[in-house]
Amino acid sequence: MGSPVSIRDVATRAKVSVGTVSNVLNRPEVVAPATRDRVMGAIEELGFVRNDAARQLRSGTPRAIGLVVLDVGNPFFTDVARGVEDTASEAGHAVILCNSDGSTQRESRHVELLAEQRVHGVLITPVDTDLAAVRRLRERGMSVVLLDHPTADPGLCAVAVDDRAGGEQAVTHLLAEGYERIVMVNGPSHVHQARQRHEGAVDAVRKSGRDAGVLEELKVPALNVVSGQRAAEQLLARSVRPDAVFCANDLLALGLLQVLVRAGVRVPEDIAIVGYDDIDFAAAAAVPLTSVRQPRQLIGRTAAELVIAETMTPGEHEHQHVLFAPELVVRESSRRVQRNRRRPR
Amino acid sequence: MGSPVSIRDVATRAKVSVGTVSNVLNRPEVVAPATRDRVMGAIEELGFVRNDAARQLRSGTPRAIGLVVLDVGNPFFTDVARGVEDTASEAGHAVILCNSDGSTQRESRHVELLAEQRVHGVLITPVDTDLAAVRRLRERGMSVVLLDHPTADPGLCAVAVDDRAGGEQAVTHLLAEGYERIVMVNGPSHVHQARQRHEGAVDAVRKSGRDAGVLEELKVPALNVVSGQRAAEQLLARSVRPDAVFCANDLLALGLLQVLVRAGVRVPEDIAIVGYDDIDFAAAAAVPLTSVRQPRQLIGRTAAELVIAETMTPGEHEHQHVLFAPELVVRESSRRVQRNRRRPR
DNA sequence: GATCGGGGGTGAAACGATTTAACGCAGGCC
DNA sequence: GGCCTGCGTTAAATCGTTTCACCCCCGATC
Repeated sequence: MGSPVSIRDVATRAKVSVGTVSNVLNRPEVVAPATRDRVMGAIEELGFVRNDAARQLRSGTPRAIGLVVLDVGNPFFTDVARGVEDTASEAGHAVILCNSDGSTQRESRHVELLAEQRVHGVLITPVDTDLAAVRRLRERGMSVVLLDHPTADPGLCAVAVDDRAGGEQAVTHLLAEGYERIVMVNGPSHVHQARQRHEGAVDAVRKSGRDAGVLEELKVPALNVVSGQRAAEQLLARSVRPDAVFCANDLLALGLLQVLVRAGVRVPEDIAIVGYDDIDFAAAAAVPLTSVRQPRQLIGRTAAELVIAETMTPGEHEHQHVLFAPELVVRESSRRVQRNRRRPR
Repeated sequence: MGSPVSIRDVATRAKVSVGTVSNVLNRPEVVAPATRDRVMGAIEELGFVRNDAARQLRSGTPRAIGLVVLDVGNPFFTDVARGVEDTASEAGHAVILCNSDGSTQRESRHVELLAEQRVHGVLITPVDTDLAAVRRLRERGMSVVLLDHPTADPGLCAVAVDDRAGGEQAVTHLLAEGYERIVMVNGPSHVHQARQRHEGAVDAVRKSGRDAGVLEELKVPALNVVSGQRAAEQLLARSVRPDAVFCANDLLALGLLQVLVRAGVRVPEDIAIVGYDDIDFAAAAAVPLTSVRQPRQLIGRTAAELVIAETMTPGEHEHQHVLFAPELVVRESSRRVQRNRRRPR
């Protein structure tokens, strides 16, 4: 039933030694065409499939890489995963997907599993900034690429996007459009992306020469739709509402947008909105959302390439910290439109 | 440094034989507490990690399952994947994620890879209805569970949702709410889900005793947001517009909703909308979307359980075809409301 | 004509775990 | 005392590849 046909069976069938079969598989050029064909024929007839476990055991070179993400449900990570999967599969590698769901416990279980699988390397968005999991991986001798997480550690690669620049772009844009009472709806500050984006926003205000008071930070517990909705309710309850809101990610922005629109607030006439991530749904919102785009798939591809390269040339590999630039995509949710007949400015 | 510490190193360190170390690892109860502690200590000190390749080679039982999906970007599959990952990781299995992206070529490459990895089993949403890839897998002796794909083949497990019932629920609901010019925006008929959902819709009309003319099918090339937007434009151009639209999935519905809302059409007063899948964004839309919910995560969990069970008890396993019932989630986009309801604009 | 060289193969030794038969030993039974 | 039993441990076989040292044969070279 199983696949009980081994390289040895192929060998006897083709009347050659196992070594020759192995050569046909791995270095076809060294074996005479006639025997090569004979072996290939035998492989075909017997339906032989290499056993990767045995291969890996002997050769020591694994053919899989691990990917540990914070939340498979988040379109951001999904797109990153797609990029990883693409290049890995081009290189003939399998991708082992792990979802830490923000839990260090799950994360460490997954890391353990990956270590046992002796994967080529691990791409990980760590749950904690202390990088305990990452350290464990490196102790076990596997190369690690940090995804979307900053580090000063020169001992590992990292691929991220300049969140500070993104925050700055977003707020600079809002200021340029003439908005002057900006609220940034932000995640908890232990999330480094949230911190960075806020710092960028503050930078933008400073560079514009305005008073720091034009920007206010409203913290919410999580970067999801529900938090966005809650934030909107809070803002609606205020006597003085902001004229623009910058959300730390698109999920927040979508939640916010929904509640505002349903409360009769006009976007962007009454309140402008800018999101972050530019997930596909941002463009499909009731009011197409201005957002800061991150090259998600590229992040994944780059990270996969790095980890594959590192294990191809061990020793001489130079760890890199790649930082992509975000790009502001302006859509209707933040365009200054005529309030009455003329542009207020 | 690699992880050059093997079970043998542990053995010498703990002054026992390798067999004993193996016993500590796999059947701790048969070894005397004293030696057990000694061995555990050695493992700890040396930082030993089992080599799964060697394990699998000898024992023949792999610790990974394969998951082949049509599109990692689609929230539907993402949620299924989460379910799979959850139960797999509980059972100590790794999940190898493969994205066929609707291409048979990619699919077969992935299948080949999974075969070489000797995975426990494969959960797959096949690209083609001819199931060539599936056949190849089974020839290689691995168990297969079809995800969201119907089959009469008693030789394999399948987990799906009753699409016909879902289509029927959606349209029955619309009819009950009093809508009488319904358009179903549907995908190409070679997509079996599209076909089934439409059949269900037709059933609903028939059972209600109405004229078949109350339901019209409008086909679009793909089940995505852009197609939904196109469909909306077509409907807007008509002299006689429908009073309700049933979309074959939520992506279509979101695209449609966006264009309608922006054209000043009131939802549901002028046109009601029902989607399918109940992805998280459905509830967060400008007008919360009525949708047919599929137990996505449960699908994943169930499929993973089946494939694990099958390889636990080979031979006596009974292949199952699990069919879940969808559930209509009614939200504002399809509720019959008084026309004079306050609607700020 | 002996030597060299090299293409084409062979065969056995790893790789690192699991598994199993065998073994030593202590105690209990006859 | 001989014998069986059970327990804890050991040593060796095994899984399917890859790799590497070596062999054989034949034509070219000096």
